[in-house]
Amino acid sequence: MTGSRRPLDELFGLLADPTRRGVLERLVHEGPHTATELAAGATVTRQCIVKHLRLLADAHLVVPERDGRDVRYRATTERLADVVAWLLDNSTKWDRRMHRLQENAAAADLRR
Amino acid sequence: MTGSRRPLDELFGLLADPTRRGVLERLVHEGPHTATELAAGATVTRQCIVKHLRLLADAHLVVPERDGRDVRYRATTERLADVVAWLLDNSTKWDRRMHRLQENAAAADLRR
DNA sequence: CGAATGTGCAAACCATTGGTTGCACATTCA
DNA sequence: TGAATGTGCAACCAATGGTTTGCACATTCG
Repeated sequence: MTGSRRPLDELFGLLADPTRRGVLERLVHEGPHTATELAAGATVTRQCIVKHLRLLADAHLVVPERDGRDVRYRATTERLADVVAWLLDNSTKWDRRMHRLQENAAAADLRR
Repeated sequence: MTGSRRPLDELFGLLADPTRRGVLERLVHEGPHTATELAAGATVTRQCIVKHLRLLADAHLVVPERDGRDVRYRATTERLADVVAWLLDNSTKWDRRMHRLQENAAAADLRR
């Protein structure tokens, strides 16, 4: 219907996990970090973090950047636009607040 | 950090499944439907649809309404605002398009 | 009433995945 | 060079979750 929905599966799925969202949040708000740095502040293993980072990287939600012996991950948010698009697309008519968001998003898109 | 994130887990998780998103989309765009009606158009069993509907109902993304012998489900989108909020919150600074959305959302929130 | 249609409940199956541990390989630096 | 620190890979475990099947209960309608 709305075309390929696989990407949305992937994105929503990735964002569903708290650990992963946590990692993303840290990268977004604190800037690039290495896996071990992230693991230090977290309750889970470095390996776990690494796995998540790989998943996020596969989905282009983060991008790994080698720097000498360590790899620093940087957050990218372009992909999130698709998610927002779906949400706005499916929230017209029934909720006033979302409707407002929808209108403003459309407006923003126009003057793009 | 950003407070309770459990609700977000739930919402993102629910939206991650294509069948579930499909159901939601149909309810949103075609209006209320009964489980069997939804199952008719879908590739999956009625029972499966029912389970998904129950999950969606638990999260208040749909609301069941009894009508004689059948139960009609109606989509509600209030909860989706939280999801959008998180997305906007975590997409500033790096992506211009998202930044625009963020500004407009804030504006909408003000004149609320 | 009896047939048809629709909802409700439960067990079972299988794939996915978040998480772990253990170890090998690379790079820095005293 | 050798110790320390960091990344990479693989196997494994436990839990969750999407889906099916089967059947019982409720309601409509001829």
